[in-house]
Amino acid sequence: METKAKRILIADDEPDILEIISYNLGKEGYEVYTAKDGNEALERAKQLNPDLIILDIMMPYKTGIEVCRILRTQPIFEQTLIIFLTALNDESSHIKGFETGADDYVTKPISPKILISRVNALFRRIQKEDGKVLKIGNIVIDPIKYTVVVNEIEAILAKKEFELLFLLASKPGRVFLRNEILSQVWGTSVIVGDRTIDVHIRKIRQKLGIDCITTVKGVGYKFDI
Amino acid sequence: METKAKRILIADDEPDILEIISYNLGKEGYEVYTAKDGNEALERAKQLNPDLIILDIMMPYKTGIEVCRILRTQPIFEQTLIIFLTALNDESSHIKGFETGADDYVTKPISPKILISRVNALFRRIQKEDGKVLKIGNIVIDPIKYTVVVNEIEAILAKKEFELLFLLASKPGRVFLRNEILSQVWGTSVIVGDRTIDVHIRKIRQKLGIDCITTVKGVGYKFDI
DNA sequence: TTTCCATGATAACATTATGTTTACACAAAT
DNA sequence: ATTTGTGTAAACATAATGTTATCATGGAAA
Repeated sequence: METKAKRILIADDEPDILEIISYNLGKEGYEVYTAKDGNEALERAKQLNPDLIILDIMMPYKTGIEVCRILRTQPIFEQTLIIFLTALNDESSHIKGFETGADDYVTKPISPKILISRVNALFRRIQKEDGKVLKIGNIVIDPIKYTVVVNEIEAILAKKEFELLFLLASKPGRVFLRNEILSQVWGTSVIVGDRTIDVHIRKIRQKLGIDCITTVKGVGYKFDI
Repeated sequence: METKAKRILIADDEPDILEIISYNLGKEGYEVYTAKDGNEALERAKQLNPDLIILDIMMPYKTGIEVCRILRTQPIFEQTLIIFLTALNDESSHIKGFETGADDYVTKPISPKILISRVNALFRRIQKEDGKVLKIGNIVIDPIKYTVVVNEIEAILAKKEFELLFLLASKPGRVFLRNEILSQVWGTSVIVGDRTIDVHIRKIRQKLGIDCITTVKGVGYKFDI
């Protein structure tokens, strides 16, 4: 369960800024790509499908706000993080930016330290699902130690069982379709029989001893207290 | 489709700022509460369990950063949104803030417009998931959790029942012809008898316990409170 | 009032989805 | 090399759901 390096696309028409930001974010372990205007930003975004896009607002061909608006209409970019770079005191831009669906903005002149903090903070929020211990009711699921504790008693789950439980528990109450479960736990390229999920569910229920997984017939399974 | 008002706690030692922010966020439809120092912020946070906490960094007794750090150690506040208010150009505070787990910060002097934008942006990000929940009167229909809650009591519907109810409830008051219902819920290729819809309607009425589906004789059914 | 018709109600029936068990291949641990 | 644990498949059992047939009911039109 390792985290892949996050991919960041930066679009700005000033080569200096591109270089400074690239350098600093690269040093932080991010995979950094650049674009020098609005059109290129769109192109590269589609190619790369980055985790975060940093857009200067004032760019040739298309402004950052236009780029953002176009991206947000596409489902693939609905969740993509977007940060705007904007001149200080340009309040109307800030507001337009947020309305367009930006996640944050950073004012120029840019301080690398602040930018990095912001970027990290955004990712931290998104990533909360990975890497963090889940506590639901009297169940504690620790994806790092790979343990499940129910009422102070540790249950030992096999890998697939754990992954399945973790998936369900990551969004308690939410129903996961069998397809979703397959693609998240087994991956898209693997083909397994229909009963496989059930069998794992059964084993989890058995090992945990309590009934925390609800069947929604014809739909899927959900984790519930 | 009303969402419950989000609860915001603001902590700052300057009464003027409290008032300005309270007024503006209140106007936006948020439920606003205030605290005038770090200790009070902690107390009120525990009482209120707000959706968002806005913390001034410089406060008597405990700084915003300390408050944030304390809150973040508690599971209940793990997901709570936190915004820091900070003096302009105090870079080190920004950084500490994000490291402590802040979700955003806003620099003083505060522009109400910007603050509101930020607040809205944060909530937008969080809410993306519950966006599809239908709330009509005292009925909550959640297609993600696949639950129907009537007067705080959960009714368990089967798949077809749920889909049928969801269809009707998606446009309360509008009459759906039997044909429409068939094609939306059963699909165009399936052929079922005439009584099938009635039977499902009946089951829904029975399970929900209240009469929220009206028959329009000779036409179809509609969802009504 | 009577007739007609759409729908309500019920139970029997058909169909699926899931639960359960066993067996087996394979990997990991001893 | 042997044992143990894990993941998958197959076969079957069970329970939940969906559908139909049938009859009852109640309101509107004649």
